[in-house]
Amino acid sequence: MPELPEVETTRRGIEPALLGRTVTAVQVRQPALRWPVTASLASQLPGQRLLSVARRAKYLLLGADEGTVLVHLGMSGSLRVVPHAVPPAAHDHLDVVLDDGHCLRLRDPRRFGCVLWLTDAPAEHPLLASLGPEPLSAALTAEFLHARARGRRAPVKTFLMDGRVVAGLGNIYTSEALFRAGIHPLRPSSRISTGRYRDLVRGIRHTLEGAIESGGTSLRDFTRADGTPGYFRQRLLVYGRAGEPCPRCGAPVRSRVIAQRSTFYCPRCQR
DNA sequence: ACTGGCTCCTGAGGGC
DNA sequence: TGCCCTCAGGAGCCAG
Repeated sequence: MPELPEVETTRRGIEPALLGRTVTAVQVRQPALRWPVTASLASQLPGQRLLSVARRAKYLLLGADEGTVLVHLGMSGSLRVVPHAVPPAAHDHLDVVLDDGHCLRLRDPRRFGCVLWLTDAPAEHPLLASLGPEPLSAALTAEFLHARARGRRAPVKTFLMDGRVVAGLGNIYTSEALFRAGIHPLRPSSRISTGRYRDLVRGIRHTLEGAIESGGTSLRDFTRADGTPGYFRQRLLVYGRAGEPCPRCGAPVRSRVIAQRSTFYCPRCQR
């Protein structure tokens, strides 16, 4: 599932193929994504140049002359640049056709993703307006988290996955970051000191940066029709490892569902 | 202001 | 070998 590192890896992969290109057509084969792909995308985007490829949380923002394409990959989405002549496979829902014979192709079997055409300032769009700071930016500090946690009784796991607190920290990397910081996922967020939040901010950064780094190594596959960047399970310390020994102390890693999400942690190392 | 539950969809994986 | 069933999962949305 595309978490923030995978989205950033995607952004870096598609950016060079898109920048400066003019869109010649948008072909929508399946408009029923999380929200319907509106006809305005196919009617307005062609003829415009692509000027930027940015990311906010797990959203990708393709900046064009007179609007922005907002893309979310949901949990099964992927974007690749392929020659437009390559026939679409199952679940290839949409092509943004470019003037060099390639296209940006969206595949999303579960259709939890979205493709929206925005003509106003993206930052003011409801999906983006109330997002918290980027986890890799300087705006995410221990003091910020400590202040936001004030009065909140929810588990820190739930707190971290609230996009209004931190933008785009998904289920997998939340477990990983809490493990690195030695914080139990069920601990109420208001009962964590600024010092421990400092460990957590460090854990978040190390986890995400490491994942982006390893994602970068498979980047060369991005313009190939069959290129599917692997999933980096071998880099995960606790996620998906219930019953396996904790990499730090050897105690069995435990899993449990917190707020409808499977969560992995070491009951000995995390308090 | 928070919090927890529901929802969309389909592939994967377990059981038999 | 193959079929059927269950369920995970991002995150917006809503009710309490």
